[in-house]
Amino acid sequence: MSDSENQEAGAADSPAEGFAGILAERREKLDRLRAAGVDPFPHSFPQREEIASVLDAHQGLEAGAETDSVHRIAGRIAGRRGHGKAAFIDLRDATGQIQIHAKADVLGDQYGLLEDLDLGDFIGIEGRAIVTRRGQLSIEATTWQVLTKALRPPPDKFHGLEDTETRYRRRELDLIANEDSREVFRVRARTVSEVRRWLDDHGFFEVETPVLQPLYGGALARPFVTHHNALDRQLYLRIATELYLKRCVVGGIDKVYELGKDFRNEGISMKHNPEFTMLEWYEAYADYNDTAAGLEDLVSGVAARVLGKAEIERYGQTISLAAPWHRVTLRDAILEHSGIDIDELTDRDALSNALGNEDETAGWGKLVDTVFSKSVEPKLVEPTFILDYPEELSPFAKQHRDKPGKVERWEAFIGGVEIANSFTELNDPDEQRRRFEQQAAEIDRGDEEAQPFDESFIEALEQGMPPTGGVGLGIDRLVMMLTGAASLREVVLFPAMRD
RNA sequence: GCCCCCUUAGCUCAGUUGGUUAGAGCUGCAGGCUUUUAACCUGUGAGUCCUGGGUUCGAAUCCCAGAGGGGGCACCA
Repeated sequence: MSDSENQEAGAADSPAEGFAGILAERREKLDRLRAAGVDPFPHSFPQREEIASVLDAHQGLEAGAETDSVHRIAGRIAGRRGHGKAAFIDLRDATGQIQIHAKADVLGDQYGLLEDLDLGDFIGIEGRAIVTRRGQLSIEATTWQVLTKALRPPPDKFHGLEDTETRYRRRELDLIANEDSREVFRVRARTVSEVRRWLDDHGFFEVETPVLQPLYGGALARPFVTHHNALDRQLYLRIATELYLKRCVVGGIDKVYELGKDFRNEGISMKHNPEFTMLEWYEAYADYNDTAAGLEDLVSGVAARVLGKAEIERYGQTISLAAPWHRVTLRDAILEHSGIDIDELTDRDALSNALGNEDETAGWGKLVDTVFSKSVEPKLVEPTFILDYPEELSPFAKQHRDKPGKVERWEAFIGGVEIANSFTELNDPDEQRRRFEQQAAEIDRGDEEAQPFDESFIEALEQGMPPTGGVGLGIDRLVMMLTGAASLREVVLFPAMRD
């Protein structure tokens, strides 16, 4: 990846070769601009119009039409076609792309400036809107200026940038070269914005809780560990916002949410990045039935606003996101897809035998989770809530009101991917203490993902938390669904990579 | 952590059974062209064939090891 730029002082007659030569050419043009009194990095370009608004203003004009409408626009040179004493330039800003027609007889002395421009440079231009005889809306430049000289070349103008590694490591090149990629991140931005709008419209209160935590909690995962020098103590990057948000509910913030990064020290895959964006919201006086209705409404509503319709395409099929989604209990889902009844096989060894499992350390809950992940999850393409999980996998969920050993919890799946998780929250402090003790036993048995005991959280529950429903929604995964992306890396600007 | 696949010019890609000096298009450079849009035409430059070993008279090509990337397994949201 290292392009060492070897400059030979004053060696104008022995040009550098290869990529170094390309860089040297650009620097020579930079020098020529400066020698001609041009500032290649001016401070601003005021009163410019966005290209999209120029395009909108002149839709439907006939080929050959001319207007008196003068526009001032700026952008990056995306393409260039020279014709001797005239040239066409494709200029692009964040809103769109438009053609510039530059003619020597109109620009006069300024026409020569074209010589020192390259693909990738930023320029500002002013001129009137015309339509070429091929019907292409264009700006006939009357004046222009360099706004930034690009010292490195852009990727291939036609093929774009295909190399996956470069696309992720140098996302700026991907964004320059690939419209599809730009669109993915526009959808992501709109999604986040519409999710916030939904929460705000429903009266939720946005908060920010600590990322650096003395004790991690709220999920079963391995944390990143760091150190605070002044306090000389170990801190963890949060794996969830759950426990702090519940303390907000205890404090009287009945409807609360946080949208931000969580960090989990686990493997990287098409569905996992070590840092990822999570939304958690909590609503007092609600249970997991209410939160399920909330998620259906949020996801279908956000999709309708972002995509214009509450449906997505995936695996060659159209998937409706409209409510109501399928609702199946975990037990029924596993029974249907694997023939195993977890309500019958309540003994760890019996279930292990039925599954042909060889992992001696896996407990009953773990086995249930494994068979579910393998035989059920990939089949949950249409939006589906899986309901009522075993207690041992859910240390913060309240016992089911009429199913012993189960908790009131659902996970929501779309396209075979889990996008959200929710419980009727456990608010009995003594029961919470018992669950922590259960988790402590798991830690002693060597489970690195078990939940550490959090005394201050117990104290908060002792203060009294009203009945509450809570949801965690994976924003990256939601964006995957809305964009059709096959991999999480396609919707994360700078995914985790090796050094 | 384990298994499989990939890595050739700045970009996108060819490269035959192991055979001379590794090619094309775009980009770059020089020139031509006042309505093109992957503009076109002429000329031209550009390589650590991922890295390090090995086999061979000879390696981009075969073998071994490593790196990076992709996919799968395992784990997780």
